[in-house]
Amino acid sequence: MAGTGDGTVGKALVVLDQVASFGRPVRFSELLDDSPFPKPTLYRFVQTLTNQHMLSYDADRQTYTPGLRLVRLAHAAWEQATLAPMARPFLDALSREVGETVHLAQLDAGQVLYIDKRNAADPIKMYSQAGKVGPAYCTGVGKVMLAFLSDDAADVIITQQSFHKFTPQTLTDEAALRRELADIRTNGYGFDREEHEPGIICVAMPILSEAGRVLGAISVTSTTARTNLAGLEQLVPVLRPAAAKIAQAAQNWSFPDFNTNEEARM
Amino acid sequence: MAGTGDGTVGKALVVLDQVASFGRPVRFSELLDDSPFPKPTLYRFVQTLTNQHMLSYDADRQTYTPGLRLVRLAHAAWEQATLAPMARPFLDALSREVGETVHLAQLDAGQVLYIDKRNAADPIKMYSQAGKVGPAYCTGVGKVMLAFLSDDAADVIITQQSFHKFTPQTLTDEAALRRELADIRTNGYGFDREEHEPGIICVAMPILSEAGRVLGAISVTSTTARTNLAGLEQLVPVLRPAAAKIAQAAQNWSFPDFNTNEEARM
DNA sequence: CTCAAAGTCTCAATATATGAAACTTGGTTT
DNA sequence: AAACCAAGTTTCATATATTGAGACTTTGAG
Repeated sequence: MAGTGDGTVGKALVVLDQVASFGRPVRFSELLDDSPFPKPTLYRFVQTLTNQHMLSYDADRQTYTPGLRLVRLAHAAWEQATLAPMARPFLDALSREVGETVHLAQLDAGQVLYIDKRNAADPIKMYSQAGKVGPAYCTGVGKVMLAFLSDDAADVIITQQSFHKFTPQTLTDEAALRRELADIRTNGYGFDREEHEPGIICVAMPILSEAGRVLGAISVTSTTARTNLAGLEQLVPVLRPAAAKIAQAAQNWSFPDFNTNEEARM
Repeated sequence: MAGTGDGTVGKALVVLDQVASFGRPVRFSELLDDSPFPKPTLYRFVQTLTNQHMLSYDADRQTYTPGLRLVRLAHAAWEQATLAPMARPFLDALSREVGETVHLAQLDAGQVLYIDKRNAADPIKMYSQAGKVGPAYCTGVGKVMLAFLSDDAADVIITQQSFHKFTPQTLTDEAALRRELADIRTNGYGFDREEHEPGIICVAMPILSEAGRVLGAISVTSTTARTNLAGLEQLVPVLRPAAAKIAQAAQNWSFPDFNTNEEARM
């Protein structure tokens, strides 16, 4: 329950999230229909956020979208609080070497947050970009990060998962996921076996600090038309040192040790 | 003005901006030294923002950076509230055709906000450059957008400019800028004559709606080592239709489906 | 023209934010 | 070790901003 409970600011951010989650310009009344706040309260929040450029308002259509100030702020976040700046040269090299789509991801609030990406020369028709979020339980990078978290940190996140069945291969219960995570811990890497999108497979490698803490993950993605799991597994000797180098770069830059802390405070 | 005055939410956002502006992990006391807020107030803001993942806190170093939630939210903003999604194919084509660095920018709060970019070498790099802000009075895209704003909108922004002299060519007073803007209005496009960075020149074209409203701008950037202003001017016949097509795509972005009741379908 | 829906404003009650001061913690000096 | 200092954290009475029922205004449909 990260949303409410943090006073006025927390409530305003609930509204921001709500607008962002629509994925399209949204009217005031649409927000109101599904808002925990009464009309005038929601109205003032939306006004304040618009004043502050956290939302932008299209007067012609009377619709709201997330605002440009977020793009400005996110640039700072991306450069200061993610692995992207230090991972960049290694992602470039990895992309060149394997010639497939490469992802860099981190965990945020129990979800996979894609931080950076390199497209294959022949790009897969697949929707992912920096800033995009995905489920942790059915993506390669997600499972690999979960597998190497501390037990209690993993527990918190696992219970948050929806276990929605995206494809016939999606793991749809906690027990199956935990078995998979144990396998990943044994191997040191993991796969996405068309669990999120049909025809899309990947091999993923965690980025671990010296102390063994999960910093993020990288993955190489392809299609069943182009290769198979065995083919991807052959890339492990390329992925492993790339992940190690990113971890080392993070260490040298004194990357903040990630607080996958106990959100279950109060 | 825009900062404070919007209640608790506005004040919290001042703190967020402050952290982002540091450009590096920052300690509580550093924030306090330059904060309008007394210690406990600032402390609570920082706590709240951290709870909300708008800031992230490194417990070891006791430092704050902008949080990952911003990256998530900015993705939504980038896709819904900027020209980037509809400009993408045209930027790709432009980049291929001219073989130089291409920028897409919009105005935000009197500043140039870079929305997307194409390098000659590797294509899509999301927030590496997107999200960066620049001055309006001494960049090609900035001047071109100012030139086609309504008089009073331009006035507001012009008075906000710092007129800092980045290079010997920088326009350092309002009168010189206004003369330049008049020229740009006449020509329909503008240049950056090493006004922001020595050796860097560009040609920029506004993206105007049918009604003549400024939506954004595109530019092609190069160096004095590689070409000159006359060389860049030859690209105008390529830039103009690109800007026009982006404007048209933006126009078509109207969702004609929304106003009709969806209940009627079921 | 009439009516309903959407959007905006008002104001007293109330919850919330505020910040001076006191306290705790961690590290440095004597 | 003890004393000191700076950074960070907590408390609590007070002031202030938030809240939301309701009323008002605008918009657009029929």
